[in-house]
Amino acid sequence: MTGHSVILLEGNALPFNLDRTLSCGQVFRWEKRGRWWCGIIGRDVVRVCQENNTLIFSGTTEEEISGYFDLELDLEEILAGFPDDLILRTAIDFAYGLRIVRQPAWECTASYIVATFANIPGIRFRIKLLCERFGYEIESGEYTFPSPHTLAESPLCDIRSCRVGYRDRYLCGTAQMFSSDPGFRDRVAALPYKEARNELLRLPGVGRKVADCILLFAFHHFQAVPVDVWIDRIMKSHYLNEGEKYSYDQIADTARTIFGSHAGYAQEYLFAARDALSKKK
DNA sequence: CTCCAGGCAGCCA
DNA sequence: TGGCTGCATGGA
Repeated sequence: MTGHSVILLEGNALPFNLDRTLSCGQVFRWEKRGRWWCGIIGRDVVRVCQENNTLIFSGTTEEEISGYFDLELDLEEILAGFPDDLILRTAIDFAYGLRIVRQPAWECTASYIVATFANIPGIRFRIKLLCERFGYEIESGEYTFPSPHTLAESPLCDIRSCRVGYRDRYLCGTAQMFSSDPGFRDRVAALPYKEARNELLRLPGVGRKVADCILLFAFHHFQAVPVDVWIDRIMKSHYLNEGEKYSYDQIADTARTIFGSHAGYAQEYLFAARDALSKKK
């Protein structure tokens, strides 16, 4: 065993809650084994655990941990800047310290293409199969996320063998876009929200919701508000007229109007607390 | 067995 | 632009 390193959480790194951050459904590959979270950042097999205001980790550098979990971000200021409404306050209390991690753009894009029209356990299952089938085995049982090139060159039937169903051609098509245009990621990263969104919408399998997930989780455009069935339900029942019809943009715009320029962060807290907030029967 | 899920593309008006 | 529909699949 190589040694472990320690990060003392202080200043902007507070608040931080590792459990809430990794279990809220924004990432699909992390696994909790005992008190350790095990995951892969790039080509590093990383293990992390939190003891109060101490983060203990192995397999990578403090810089990578800090960057991945966005520990420089002044989260306290963002949370304090939200309006004082009961619903959002309930969600923040529930998931206090949840941070939106900096996902690699390609992994995030491919993951959320797989995530459409599926539930989280099913998404994790399929992504695991994809990594085992197309990733590179760094250690025993630990695989990298498949490269765009690998998926772009793979027959659809091989991709489908990972149980992704009709999404096979979306995965392959978007992989071809990333693979054939290495500058795509950096160009999108340099664009403002609307323009970046329009670029992402050109990718097969990427619609409004998936684009907003990529913009929020990979590019940290905090005005992006992904509206899935849960957010749709929560916004209608608590902030709009339940039973009425609203478009995707109406829901997202309502969230931006109420929660402000960091509405995407508010969205993620509402999503994390969806069980308590969505009164489904 | 039935219903549901971090939606999308393709179609039609 | 907006509304409708089919869709692969595993989980609950």
